[in-house]
Amino acid sequence: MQLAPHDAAADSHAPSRAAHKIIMKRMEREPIRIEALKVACSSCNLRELCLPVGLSDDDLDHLDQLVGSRRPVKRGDTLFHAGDRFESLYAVRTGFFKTCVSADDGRDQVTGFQMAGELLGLDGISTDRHACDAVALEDSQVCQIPYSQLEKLSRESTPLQHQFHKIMSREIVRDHGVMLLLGSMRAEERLAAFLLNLTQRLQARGFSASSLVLRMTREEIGSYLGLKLETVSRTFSKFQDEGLLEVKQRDIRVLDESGLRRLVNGPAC
Amino acid sequence: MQLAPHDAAADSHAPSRAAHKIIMKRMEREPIRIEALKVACSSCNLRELCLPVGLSDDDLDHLDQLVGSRRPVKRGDTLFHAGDRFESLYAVRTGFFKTCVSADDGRDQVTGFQMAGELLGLDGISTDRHACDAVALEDSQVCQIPYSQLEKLSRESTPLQHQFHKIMSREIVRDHGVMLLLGSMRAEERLAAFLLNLTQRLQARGFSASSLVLRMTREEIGSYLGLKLETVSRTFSKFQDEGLLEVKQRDIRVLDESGLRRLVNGPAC
DNA sequence: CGGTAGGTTGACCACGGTCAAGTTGGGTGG
DNA sequence: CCACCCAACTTGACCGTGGTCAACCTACCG
Repeated sequence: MQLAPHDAAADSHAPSRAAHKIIMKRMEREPIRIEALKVACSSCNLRELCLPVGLSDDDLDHLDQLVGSRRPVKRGDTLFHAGDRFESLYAVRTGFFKTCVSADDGRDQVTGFQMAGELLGLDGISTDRHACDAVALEDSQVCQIPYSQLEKLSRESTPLQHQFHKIMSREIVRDHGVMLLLGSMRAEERLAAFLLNLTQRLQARGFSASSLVLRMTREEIGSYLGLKLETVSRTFSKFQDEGLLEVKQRDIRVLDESGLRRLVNGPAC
Repeated sequence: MQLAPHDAAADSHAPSRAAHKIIMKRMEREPIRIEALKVACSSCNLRELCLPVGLSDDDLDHLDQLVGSRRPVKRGDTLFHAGDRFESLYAVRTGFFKTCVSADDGRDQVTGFQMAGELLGLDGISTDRHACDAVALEDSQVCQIPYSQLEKLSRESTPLQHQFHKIMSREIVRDHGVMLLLGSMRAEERLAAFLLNLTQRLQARGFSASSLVLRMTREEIGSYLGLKLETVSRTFSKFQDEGLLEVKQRDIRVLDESGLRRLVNGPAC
């Protein structure tokens, strides 16, 4: 199932930064009452990507009742910090996040980038404390899902339980894919795999498969991919020289998707 | 909580390879009827590490009913392959496993090593197919847990549901730690972190914190750590030269644990 | 219009990969 | 029981990818 390409709520990737800024300015001028931000899961355009997948109308109503109001998170703001008490999961409604863990000595590692319909906070369940930071990379909105209530509801709704388990399992599978990337791919393959993953996810949300705006810095990409920012930058330039991409700072146009794909699936062939 | 150090069932790490062989020979001479292999969760020495954590006696009985008999898996045998239909989770009862994912071009990556009390197969939930191979690194036994029944029971038992979610979440947190390792640590730090993690887990199972037998090859360690086997071997030798370890093939004795710890938490200090 | 964060590019170098030769030790068959 | 075999491991020499350091550029913001 694919979402309508120009749904307003999920459109945050499409407009230029300038347009985006205008929208945000408008929101500041005309503050909306929190209650107005509440959008029912049942009418959410992300319901086919998010927690509600497979739920009956009845269950959906129950889910609606426990999902709190949409909460805005400004670009650069932290949704939760490592060590914070874990109480809720968050579904990204609009915008873009990164999660990162840090070692004792300060080094840190971006563990993922989350876009609309993806869940944040699953790491907190294990110890009742969040194990990573979640930071908004653009002005965003999240739906807060109190965890204890989700557990309760998923005892009553088999499809919800099942979907929730699937989402956790999918995160595990994704992580294993990242390990494969970090453990055995070279710089070019990593960046190609990263771009293909991003475009594929954007496409699933109704956006173009060939043009995207990176919401993260070269350093954040590098951290995620286990590379230094200079290497990321150089590799972008290389891809551009080879005609695979057009790179203008954070605006990327994919010119040769199959070329990227060839890079990932064995540079020997 | 710590398990008794010399419980027979969990003792597979302690005996030398020779002793282990003798035990295995004996098992072959005197085959035990499958039914006899069934060990109730309620009387399992791993119940404080495994799925039963926090369960009431009543819930434990229910869990006992759904957990199938112990199933032996020979060293080198595969418990499940990537692509196999997912039906059950498996709890390692004795022995040692690795899980690995493989890319289209054949490269593969060890994503984890599992010992007694740890769960295998969580990756299968997301797509109803296993996403990795699970291979026994020594003669092992697993408890088979039919997933649909586990879901059912965890709708009826809040503590079971909670514990199951914690286990999945813990796997996610672990994976993020591995990403940190793969993304930002150098060879020595990786190996030191790996050894500390192993000894810590063995210790939680009642074994010595300072001497261990590696059940995996240098190549498997390398795959897990994103290094080549030669680098693993060289780094072991280096640690030995520096007096951190005593290395005799797969027998490792940790001589300076805090030295290892210092390596991991910032080599600068 | 200047300041600053983010991005690009170059020169150099080191960590770890590659290739190759040699060693060790457990398992097998005569 | 010993000899042989092979997989696993070790070590050395060399090399390449990507890290480091530094200078410079670009876009955005106050």
